[in-house]
Amino acid sequence: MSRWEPNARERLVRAAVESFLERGYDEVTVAEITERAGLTKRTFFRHFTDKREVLFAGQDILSRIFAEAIAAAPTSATPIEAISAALTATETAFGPDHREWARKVQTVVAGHTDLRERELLKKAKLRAAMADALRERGVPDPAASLAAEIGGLAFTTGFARWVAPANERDFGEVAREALSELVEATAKLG
Amino acid sequence: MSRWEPNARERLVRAAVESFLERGYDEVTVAEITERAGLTKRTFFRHFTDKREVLFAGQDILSRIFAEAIAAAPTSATPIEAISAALTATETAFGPDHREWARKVQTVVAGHTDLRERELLKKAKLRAAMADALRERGVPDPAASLAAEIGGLAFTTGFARWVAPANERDFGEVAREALSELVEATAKLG
DNA sequence: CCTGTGATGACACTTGGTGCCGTCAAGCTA
DNA sequence: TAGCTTGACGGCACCAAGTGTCATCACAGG
Repeated sequence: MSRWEPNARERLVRAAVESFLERGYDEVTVAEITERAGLTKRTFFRHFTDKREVLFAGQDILSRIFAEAIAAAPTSATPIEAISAALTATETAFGPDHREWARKVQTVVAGHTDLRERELLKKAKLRAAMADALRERGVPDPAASLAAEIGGLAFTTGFARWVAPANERDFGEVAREALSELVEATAKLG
Repeated sequence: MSRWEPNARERLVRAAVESFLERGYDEVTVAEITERAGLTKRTFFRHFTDKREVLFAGQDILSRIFAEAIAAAPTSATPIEAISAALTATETAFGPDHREWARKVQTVVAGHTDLRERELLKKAKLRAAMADALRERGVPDPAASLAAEIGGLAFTTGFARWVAPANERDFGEVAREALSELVEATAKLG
């Protein structure tokens, strides 16, 4: 038998989100989270650099998925088509079974400026990864940055629709929908 | 004669930036900043909610300038034209005499993730203000969000060029230049 | 059986940030 | 002149985030 219960990281995440939902983000101390998870404060900060970071665990792999999907798109694909393919590729991370959990996390994040700030950092990394991947395909600036910005907006909009209370549609579907709406809107700007 | 030296807030900002440049952001404590400014820690947190916030003092009025300039644009102006006018309107806040100071601040901010995170929050507020002002003009979503996103990118690019070491051109000029480059790039995305 | 390794506990410590109260110049009013 | 209020700051105690450091002990490999 193991000296400690397994899945310490996952236990911390669950304990944190449940505590945050019950009593609010800044009413919960790290010590209380770790107590709930049967661990200590020091262990929490071995798994997460921050108190906030516990709510964004695994978010970093999204950048990798996006970058790989953009790189894997056919050479003939336009920047927008490459981004559309990348949005499709993230369906693995946004399966229907994850939606309820995503709603919980989103509820906590939406309620606190500190957390929305961290969310912005994650999205900025996502956009940077997309822009890098596009430049790797030979898309010049500022087109690469612009496409990444539009992709980020499509991602954000799609995610919002995906976690919306009544929604049952897949993430890829609503995200691609948001993307094509944005592409159409580019005609009405000038 | 006054009981205390005037301009406490400004003294704090100057003391902070100079200290950060000399020894790095996280090697400097708030107590050291306030000591340098001849004040106390408590007073620092009366003027700034955060240690980071001291580097972004006055940034919030930018949102107001943008919103007012967009609202003041002629009814016939397209979203992009309204944003171009807003970029021009910020020249007051980005005069040539502020450039050297902006370079110092930018040097500090660029070197620390915590500070770039706060910068992202400020830019997000800017984009939100722009999108709101555009919607107020009757621009529907997602065109308003998209235009705000492009405006934010133009602002960021323009600012980067404005503070670039060799640059001597005005902020409005380089920002409008960045904006028109982005508008041209929209044609190459589809 | 021995030894290294990796994950955790335990504890002290620094620092950001807040609550609360005291102090005193300036300004207003009578 | 006297009295009162207001605003800005000092001082102090306190909490919680985050870090450095060492000890502990199951487990894997030889």
